[in-house]
Amino acid sequence: MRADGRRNREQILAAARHLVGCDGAQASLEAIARRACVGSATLHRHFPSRRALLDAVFHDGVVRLCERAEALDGDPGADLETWLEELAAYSATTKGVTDALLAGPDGHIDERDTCHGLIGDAAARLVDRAKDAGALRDGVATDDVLALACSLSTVTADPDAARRLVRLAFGGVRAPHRE
Amino acid sequence: MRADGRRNREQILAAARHLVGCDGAQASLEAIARRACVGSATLHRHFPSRRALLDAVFHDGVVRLCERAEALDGDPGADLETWLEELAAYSATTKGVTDALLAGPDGHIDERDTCHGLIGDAAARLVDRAKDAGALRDGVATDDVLALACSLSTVTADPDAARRLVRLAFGGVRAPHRE
DNA sequence: CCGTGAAGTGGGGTGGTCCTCCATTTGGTG
DNA sequence: CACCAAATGGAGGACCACCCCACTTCACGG
Repeated sequence: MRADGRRNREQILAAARHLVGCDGAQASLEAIARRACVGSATLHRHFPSRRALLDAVFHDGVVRLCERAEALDGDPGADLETWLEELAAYSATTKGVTDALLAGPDGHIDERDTCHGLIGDAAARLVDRAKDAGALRDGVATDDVLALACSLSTVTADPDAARRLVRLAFGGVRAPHRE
Repeated sequence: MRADGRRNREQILAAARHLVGCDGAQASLEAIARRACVGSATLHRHFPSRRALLDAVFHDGVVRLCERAEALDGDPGADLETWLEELAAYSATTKGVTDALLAGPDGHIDERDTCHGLIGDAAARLVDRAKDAGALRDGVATDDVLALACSLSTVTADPDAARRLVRLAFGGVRAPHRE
């Protein structure tokens, strides 16, 4: 890859980080290109779809999140809950990740390395561990807890609120039985 | 209101119902106007914002949902759960309601009569009843359960999956204690 | 040091969107 | 039937995504 190509790619990413931070996932690509001092064609060549750009923008944050998942090794149930809280909080503050996480495959990028894939792998490990420890209700799948955590963050931009809702869903809305 | 005005309004609503059903909440207003055989200005006069149009499109369905809420009078906890399931299932199938439900005030319409307001009132009654019966975990608010049910439906288009997730959140992801 | 070819570029075009103005038509009423 | 306010729709401005293609720039081999 040529030096100028790499430089432009970085400029685009920096601009995208800024504007996606302001406007969320549907920030104007044109505006991102302008801010990066780059023609719109260049943006489209580096990132053939909006999804690809979002994935690149959030890649680092997601990788960090996944590393934290791997570092956890306390009580399996609590670890899963903690991590889901973090995921939800991250999604809530970082306007736009959710779209990258929830988006289906788009043919332009390798699914293996997307935010979706990375998060899925990290979550699967925590869920398996919790399941083996008997900490999860029967029939709960990885996709279920991910769906819960991610969807909650579409509803609020406040990380604390997102954490609260995750705890709520984790413990249950219904009052504990005391028969 | 003049006869042709009312007729056009209905045509726009019919077109919107169809296209929003296909494309979700960000269906093209232009396309809706075309399908209704109406100029785009006419659409904008009848519905000054996308939000107003969505609200009108889903008004009937939401009213029906609210009537069902009022009709319930069995076990307060179960009633709430049932109704939230229905809400989630409705939101999941009817692509786009969620945006109408979650959208903030937009200044163009009276908040009292929006989908958001209607659903909020219906839910408040069920939540209060469940709370009085001690069926809810401490600190659960109406907005919490609404946020749960609505956000879940952004994550799937399958009503059964949405129902399942609501049940999951209601009962809790964590395995019941059996100490 | 420099020529060359390929990698990389960006402006401009196309077709789409939302929304507003305003000259014109149309419905209902006296 | 005449009138006027209500209602209309097309044109137009501002924006957007995406693609094409003539051009520039880099990096490497001689």
